[in-house]
Amino acid sequence: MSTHTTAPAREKLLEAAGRLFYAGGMTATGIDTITTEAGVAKKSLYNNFRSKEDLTLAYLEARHREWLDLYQHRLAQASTPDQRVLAVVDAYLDHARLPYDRGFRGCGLLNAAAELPAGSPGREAVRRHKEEVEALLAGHLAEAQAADPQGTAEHLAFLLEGAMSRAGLEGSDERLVRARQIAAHLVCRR
Amino acid sequence: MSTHTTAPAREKLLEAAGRLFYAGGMTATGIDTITTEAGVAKKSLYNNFRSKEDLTLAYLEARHREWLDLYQHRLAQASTPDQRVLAVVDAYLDHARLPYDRGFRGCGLLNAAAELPAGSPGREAVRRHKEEVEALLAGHLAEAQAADPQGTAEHLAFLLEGAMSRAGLEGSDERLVRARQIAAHLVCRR
DNA sequence: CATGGTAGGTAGACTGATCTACCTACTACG
DNA sequence: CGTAGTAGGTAGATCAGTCTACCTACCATG
Repeated sequence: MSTHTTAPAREKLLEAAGRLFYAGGMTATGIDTITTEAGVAKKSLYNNFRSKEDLTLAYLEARHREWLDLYQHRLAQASTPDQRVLAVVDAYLDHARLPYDRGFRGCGLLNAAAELPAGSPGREAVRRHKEEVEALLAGHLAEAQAADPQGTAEHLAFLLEGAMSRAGLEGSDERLVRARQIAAHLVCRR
Repeated sequence: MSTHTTAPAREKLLEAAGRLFYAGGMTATGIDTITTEAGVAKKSLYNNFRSKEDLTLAYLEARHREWLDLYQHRLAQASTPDQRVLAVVDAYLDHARLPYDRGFRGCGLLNAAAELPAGSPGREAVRRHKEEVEALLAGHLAEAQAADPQGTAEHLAFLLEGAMSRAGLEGSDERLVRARQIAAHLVCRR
C-alpha cells in the first residue's frame, strides 16, 4: 500500500508556502511561485484550499502547531515548575534556531499579522496564539507559587515577544539568549 | 503668497502613503491608490520619488521622525532621570493613541519590517531605530545611576516592544499601560 | 475477474484585474 | 521659458482564480 490516500499535494503546498511566506511575506508571494516551488499543479492548490486566503490561514495554523510542538518537547524535559516556565522561553530559542531559506526573520505569526487588516480572521488567530502562550506561562508560574502569576506571565510574554522581534531584525538568536537570562532572573529570585 | 514653493505634492504623497501603508501594508497598497488618495498626479509621485521602494524608505524615515517628535515632547516635560526613562514609554503610549484610519495596529516600523526581505535597506533602518530607542533608555538609566544601565535598557526595550506588538494585535493601548506600570516598578525600586 | 465510477493528481491556457513605471499633452506661475 | 503641477494613457508583467483535457489508483459490484 504505497497509496497516498489523502493528498500529498496539500502537504507539499503547505511546506512550500511555509518557506516562501516566511521568507518573502504572504502578499508578495504569488500563487504560481507556490505551486511551482511545491512541484504541484495549480488545480491542486484549489482542490485543497478554497483561496489564497484559505492557504494563509492554514499557514498560520501550521506555525501555531509548530511552536506548540517545540514547546511540548521542551516541557517533557522540564522537571520543576521553574524549568517549565523556561521551557516556553526555550521554545522561542528553538524557533529562532530552525533553518530558514533566507535567514531567521522573527516570529512568523507576528510577521503575518503585520500584513493582515485589523479584525481579520488571521490576525485574530495570531492574537489568540499569543494569549495562549501567556496563559501557559501563567499556569507554570502559579504552579511555582509565584507571587503574581498573571502579572509576571504578562511581563515575561512582553519580554519574549520583544526579544523575538529584535532577534528577527538582527537575524540572530542573541537577543533571545539575553531574554532567557532576564527571565531566569525574574523567575528564580521572585 | 499661496505659493507651494517646494512640492506640496510630496507632502500629500507622504501623508497618504503614511495612512495607507500603515492600515493595509506596503505591498498590498498600489501606486494608483496612493496617488488617488493624495489627490495628486501619478507623474508627481515619480517626480518626487525614484520608485515605490524609495517612497517606502521615505515612509520609514517619516515614522522614525514622528516617534522622535513624540519622545522629545515627553522629554521636555520630564524633570528627573526616572521621568526621562518613562518619557520613552510614554512616547509609545502617545503613538498608540494617535488617530488611525482603521485602528491602531502596532509599531508601523516593525510592521513594515515584516514585509521587507532580510538585509534590505528598509529593514536595516528599522533595526537602527530600535537600537536608538534602547540607547536613549540606557542614557537615561545611566543618568539615574542605575546598577546596570545597558542590561536594564535592553530589558525595558524588550518589554516595550512586546507590549507594543500585543497592543497592536488587540487594537488597544491597554497592554502598553501595563508595560508602563512594570517599567515604573523596574526603574524606581531597582 | 472485469468494468466503471470516483477522487485527486498533472499541465497549462485563459480571463479580467491590477501592478509598477514611463509617457504625452496641457496648465499655472514666477 | 522653465519648473512642477494636472489628467490619464500605455507597456508589459503579474496577480488570483477558473477551466479543459488527460492520467492514474482505488474500490465496489455484476
